[in-house]
Amino acid sequence: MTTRPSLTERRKAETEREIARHAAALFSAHGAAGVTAEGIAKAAGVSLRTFYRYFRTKEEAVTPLLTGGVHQWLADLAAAPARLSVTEALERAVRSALAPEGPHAAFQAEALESTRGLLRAVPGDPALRSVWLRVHAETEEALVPVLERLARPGTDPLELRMTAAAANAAMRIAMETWATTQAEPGDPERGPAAIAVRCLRGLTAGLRTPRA
Amino acid sequence: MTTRPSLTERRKAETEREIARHAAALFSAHGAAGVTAEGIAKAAGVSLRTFYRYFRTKEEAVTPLLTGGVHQWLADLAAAPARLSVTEALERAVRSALAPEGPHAAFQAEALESTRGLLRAVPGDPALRSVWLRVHAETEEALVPVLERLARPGTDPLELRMTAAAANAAMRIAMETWATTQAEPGDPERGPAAIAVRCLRGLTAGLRTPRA
DNA sequence: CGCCCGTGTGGCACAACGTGCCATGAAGGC
DNA sequence: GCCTTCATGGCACGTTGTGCCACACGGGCG
Repeated sequence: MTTRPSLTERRKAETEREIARHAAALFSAHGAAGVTAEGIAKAAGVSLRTFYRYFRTKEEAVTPLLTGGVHQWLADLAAAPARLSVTEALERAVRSALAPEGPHAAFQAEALESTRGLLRAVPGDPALRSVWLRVHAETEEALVPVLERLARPGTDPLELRMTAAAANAAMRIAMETWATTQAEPGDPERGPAAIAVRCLRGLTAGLRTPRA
Repeated sequence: MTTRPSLTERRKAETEREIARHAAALFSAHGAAGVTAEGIAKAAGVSLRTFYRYFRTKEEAVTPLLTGGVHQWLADLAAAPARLSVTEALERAVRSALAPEGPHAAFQAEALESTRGLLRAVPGDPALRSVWLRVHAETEEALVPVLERLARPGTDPLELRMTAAAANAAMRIAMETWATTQAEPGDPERGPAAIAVRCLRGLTAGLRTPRA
């Protein structure tokens, strides 16, 4: 029922994925500083000029890999029933978007592993860290209208922004720790969804004042 | 009592401030993309080569302006008495570091206004936004050991990281909204300290589940 | 006081980044 | 089969950031 994409558009989407894949592989192997834009272009089979038509900078080339999981999370959250509380809706969206047996398993199996390899290189690479932070800054802005629907009417806009920032940080830190911990594929407690839920709950627990 | 800095070291610190000042003024006026590194160097009275000895990239030149208030906040938080709860210590540190009549008024009057002008340019400038985010990412890391002292022993490291992220986001969003709202110098409710406290309280309020 | 060593600085050359401009060739509509 | 549209490639150019070397100035020592 979706209008079938034109042949040209399919090729464009294909080359974009191709560039992103090779960029992620090269960055993971040699770091962003050790890879030239021309190197990525050559690996992807396009000219240098074409590379810069798809991505504004060479570091931006990996954003499709980085945004994949987060965009799914945003979509699931936007589709949550309005009767849920904010914290409950956040937990459900996290489970739905990151669970390996969830409805979005297609994305998982394909790109999640290369995303993981990329995230392992993020902490030590200033350029990659910059894109990673930019992606989450945009996610934080996109979260505000989504959370507004779930919050009680008339909520202070500043409170809304803070909730968005906190929820976004939970997603970010969960993915970071998931990427940098051992694999253990059989352990569901080490999966991204479980870690994200722990982050969300640690958020409310850490701010509860123990001694009044 | 502190060993007086050598003559050369004072000059180095002076030129660093000089570069940062001119960089902030030029970036605020023309945006980061509209200013060349050579332009900043010329304005500061140094050669282009020397400029890059002080800052790795041209955008980094404004970090001293951006980190000023945040570093004060970290120091005040590290000096908080251990008997305080986390939320209470955060509020006190925010008031102490950002209050216009606080003990750090020297920094306030001097650099706070140029920092404010810089922050107004941050949202629309990708390059400036990138440094702003990097500064707060480093602050978030630095917050973890500081908060560990205030939290109850044996706290989950993940919960600690989440608390650091939330507190850091409060500081960041408070400074952003303070910079982008009207001046109203006589109104204490619009001051950076008051906004930061609202952010911290909005954080706990937004995560409290209203309907159990 | 005069010498010397360490170091901050400037100039130069260079690889890489990112963009504007134009020519080419293939996709899609008539 | 023709023509418009547009993705691509090649080229030139200003800018970024770095390595290398020469110079000058501050600071210590005989």
